[in-house]
Amino acid sequence: MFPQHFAYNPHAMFEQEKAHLESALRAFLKEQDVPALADIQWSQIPFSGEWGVSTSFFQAAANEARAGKKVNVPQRAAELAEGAAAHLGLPAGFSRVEAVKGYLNLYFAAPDYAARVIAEALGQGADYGQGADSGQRMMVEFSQPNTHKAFHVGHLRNMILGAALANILEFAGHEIVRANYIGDFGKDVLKWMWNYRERHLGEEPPAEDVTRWMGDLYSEANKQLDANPEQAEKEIQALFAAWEADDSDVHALWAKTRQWSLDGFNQIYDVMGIHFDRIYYESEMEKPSKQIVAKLIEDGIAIDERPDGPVIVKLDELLGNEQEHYRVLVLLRSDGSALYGAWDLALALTKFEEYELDKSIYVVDVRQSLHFEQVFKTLELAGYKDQVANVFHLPYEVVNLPGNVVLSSREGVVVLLEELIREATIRSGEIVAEKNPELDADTRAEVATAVGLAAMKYPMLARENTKVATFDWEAALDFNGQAAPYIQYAHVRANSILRRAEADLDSVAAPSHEHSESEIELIDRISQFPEIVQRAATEYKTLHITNYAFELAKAFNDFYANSPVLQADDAVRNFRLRLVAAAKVALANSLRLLGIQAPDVM
RNA sequence: GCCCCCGUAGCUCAACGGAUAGAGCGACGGACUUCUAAUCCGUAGGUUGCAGGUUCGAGUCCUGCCGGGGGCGCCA
Repeated sequence: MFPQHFAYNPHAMFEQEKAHLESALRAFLKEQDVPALADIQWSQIPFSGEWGVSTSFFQAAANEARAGKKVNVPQRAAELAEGAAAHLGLPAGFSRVEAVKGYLNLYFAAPDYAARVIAEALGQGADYGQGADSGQRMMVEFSQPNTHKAFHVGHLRNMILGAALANILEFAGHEIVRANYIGDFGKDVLKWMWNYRERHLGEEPPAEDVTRWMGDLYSEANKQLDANPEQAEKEIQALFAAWEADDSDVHALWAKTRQWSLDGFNQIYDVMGIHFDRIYYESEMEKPSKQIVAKLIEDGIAIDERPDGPVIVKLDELLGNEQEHYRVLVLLRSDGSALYGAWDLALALTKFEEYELDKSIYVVDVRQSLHFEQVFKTLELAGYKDQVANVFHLPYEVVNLPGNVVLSSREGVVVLLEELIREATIRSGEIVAEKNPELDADTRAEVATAVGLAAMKYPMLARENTKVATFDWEAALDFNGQAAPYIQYAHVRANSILRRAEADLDSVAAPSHEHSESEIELIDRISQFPEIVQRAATEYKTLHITNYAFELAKAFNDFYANSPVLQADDAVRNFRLRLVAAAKVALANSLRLLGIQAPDVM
């Protein structure tokens, strides 16, 4: 059995040698009278084909230069690398050492290393790549749909991103609470109810596409309101008053229509394979938020201008900023009703009270950056410093339509999620039927769903959060190239080999052949997975996993084309079968983190 | 007016401050009697928006411009 640290370290073998190497390097530098380095950085060697690690001597040479010695840094670095290579000789566990342009490259003794990476991946299976328990509890809040509105592709990015991020953080070693915060109340909801009472009373939503119907009525409400604003505003105001007065008819209508939306959301979450541990509702925040605001007024943080004005927090003024930055946060309307800034104060604190969180992450689009800065700063001023130190707004850019057209629930300019899911599934179904006509109808349908959803999800995750995404049908339904089906296909191929081989993967034969370039590349990729998981978790970037999964699939497809498995001699065949199984593990695990299924056939 | 983000190949995007800036799509040319060709191999394509600066070293950090997007008192 391998020592415990083996489970978490992609370069376990290197880890064993690292201490020895570093002290040897330090001794060499000291001998050369070069100022000591704070730490020695190790990195990958580009242009692989051989497998190893690398460190450079630019820093050491630069330190010399800073210390007053007259040196040409690149030249001196090359000199030091040469010297270090000579000094080290050939350390145990390595097959070759070279000095190139200031870099010292150490190549692993491949067979040994390969066998250990594969053994680790196979031994850990679904847990391969998992990080050690951090002891930290984090909440990831995402999705935040609004009832009485459409669910469109703009909401998709948030949903997919949040779900994948939660998976990644969990796998990296944190305890995760998946939270949703549903907008089930506010002026928009009243607007919807007003329109429904005027024009649709007694109607029920259709069995399918519930959120489309809800969205259509919302869009209609806005049009009606614009047509006769004065009259409409008055009536909506009256509706609000009735609500405030606990009018039972109004409350009943709200509860019933709200549920229609919630049912619709759940249908979508089911299809997308997304679940939540805790669902918060805006309607629950009204009362607690007012208590907090009262306290803020009492403490002189908020200013109460009612009834002539709202309740506000003049942040820049409180902070003594000469230049405006935080501006003004409005908490209550002049009629005393709470705005979402007030709700967010309550919600932020509720989360910590309920779960004793070490970290509270908000996956919310970038347009609300100032809002969260205001909310968090207000909490800080109110004395909730511990909580504020651990909240984090993860902003991501919006999804637009081609020509920079903004998706708008209000205008009804949307590409509906239900529609996208349906189109993607139909499209992938056609391709499955064409590529693999032997599949029975049930399997074909399953595969079509798995592939269609995957193709939708991948582009949302494979992009810097800070970059605007443009949705167009052609790109969304293009399953070729760097896309999820490519990765799923690699998984299918691996599975196919293993199915035919019916091999006993436990019998470990000593590798007896010179590894091919494609084998090394594949093993290298497999070994990187745990490291990539940690990086993605630390940086909150799903992008690292999507890129990794694609590179891994590419390495596998290259291996597949160049290295026959089933026809190879026994020893090679046995080694390659284990390698294929290890690759399948890494592919399946990385797809799982992304919320993408890994089918066995397609 | 103030603040934030983006600008890399024709298009969509990558690139812990490090070696020759890489993929996919599109274009062109090859590879299926062989584990599923949803694949693989090759060719073409770049003043990383512009100008300075920091650094041994800048697509990456800093400053200023240009272009695009977004936010900024009673929507969420």
